[in-house]
Amino acid sequence: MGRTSDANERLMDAALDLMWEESYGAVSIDDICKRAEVKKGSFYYFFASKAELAVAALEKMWRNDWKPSLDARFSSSVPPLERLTGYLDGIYTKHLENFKKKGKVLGCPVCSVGSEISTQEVDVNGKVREIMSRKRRYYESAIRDAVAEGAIEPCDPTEKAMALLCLIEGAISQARIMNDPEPLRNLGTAGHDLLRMKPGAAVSAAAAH
Amino acid sequence: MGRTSDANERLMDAALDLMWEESYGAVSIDDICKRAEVKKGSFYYFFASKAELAVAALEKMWRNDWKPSLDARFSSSVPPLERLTGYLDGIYTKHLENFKKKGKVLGCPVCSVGSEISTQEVDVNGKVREIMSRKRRYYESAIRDAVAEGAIEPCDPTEKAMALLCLIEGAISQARIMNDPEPLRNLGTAGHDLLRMKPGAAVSAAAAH
DNA sequence: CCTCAAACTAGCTAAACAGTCAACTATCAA
DNA sequence: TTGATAGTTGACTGTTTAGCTAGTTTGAGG
Repeated sequence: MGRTSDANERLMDAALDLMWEESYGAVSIDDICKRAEVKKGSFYYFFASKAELAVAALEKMWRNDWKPSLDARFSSSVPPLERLTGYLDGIYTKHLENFKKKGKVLGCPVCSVGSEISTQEVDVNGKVREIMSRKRRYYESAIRDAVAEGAIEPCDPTEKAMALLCLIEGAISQARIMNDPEPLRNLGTAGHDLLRMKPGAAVSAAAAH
Repeated sequence: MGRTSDANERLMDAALDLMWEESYGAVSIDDICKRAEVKKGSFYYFFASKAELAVAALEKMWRNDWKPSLDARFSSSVPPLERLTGYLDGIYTKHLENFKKKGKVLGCPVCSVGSEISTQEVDVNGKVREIMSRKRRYYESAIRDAVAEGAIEPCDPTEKAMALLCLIEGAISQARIMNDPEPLRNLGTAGHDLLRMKPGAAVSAAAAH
């Protein structure tokens, strides 16, 4: 009953795009409405605030983009080390493509926004933490499996996954700051070292120039 | 001749503090003026814009805080590996102290602001890149010395320094997002792995619980 | 103890901004 | 067909913001 609409979807997409291209604080509700071709009255019909929209937009991105992609990359049918190296190389190629296409490295919207608003927007921060820890769990289980297989030196998978997350997000952040995918090129080898892969273990494609 | 003033210094300090506690975008010129106890007219007497103030504030921080601290930590009188492990452990203890004192992990103002404004404020971005690359050069020369000494496996010091920077800044960023110094606790061991220190090489203090 | 340039101030403007609302409209389901 | 309902709209409020300026105060150097 009543009329239907995808204005809320358009608002989430517009918000995510703008916050990614610029930043959370630099984007006004008016900007988002203009991009989504939605009047401000309608915005407030669907969302109570920019923060609430941001939370919804991040969750939508996780559900529609990140989760499917991670499920594929970290499928248990793939050997654990290949999951990790393939993922690391994928980060570089993805950002390199986007850079060639748009001339810009935009980094990771979750981390950029997360770092920006961490002391201010409690709800957005909560969603950011949630997404980061979901992502970390993929790394963790791959590391656990790799240790069990004896492909990498024994370690605490939780701690290793945290360290790997830091390395990855740090590299993506530097790539954004420098507007250059270069810091991502050697993520494969850096991950190799960090994880203490055993000699003879899979080496990432990007590492071989 | 004419009267003297430290209002510009107060403005730089206030701007850096506020941008660190909150973010670049969340802080208005009025906020900065209030904190610095300076009227807005005076602000525009010294600076043309918030961006110009931010550039000056970042450079001041480098000159007064970071450079002296890095010069001490990375003094050539200290063995190269100790420079690095001491530095990594120092990051954790510093943030842990601040956390106990203020209840907050604020991360690295240069990176947070840098990631936030990278696509918008060209001049601020330039200063951020400059400071990051100065910092990286300290890592690089320590790594180069360590390789020369045979304390770590041979590598390209430039690339390694970049990877180390990514790991460090990534960990600091995660600590800010989580408001928890935990991701920094194992920076020592993670750095150890990343740098492929040779067996028997100095192990950081924090790594030993 | 002047002088004058550096530093400061109050108060203004115009734009951008978040947030509200009553009236309107399309659509579904009965 | 129609009534209930979900969605839309533009016009409005008050606030915050950046940026400016004309005039005032201060203090170092002569």
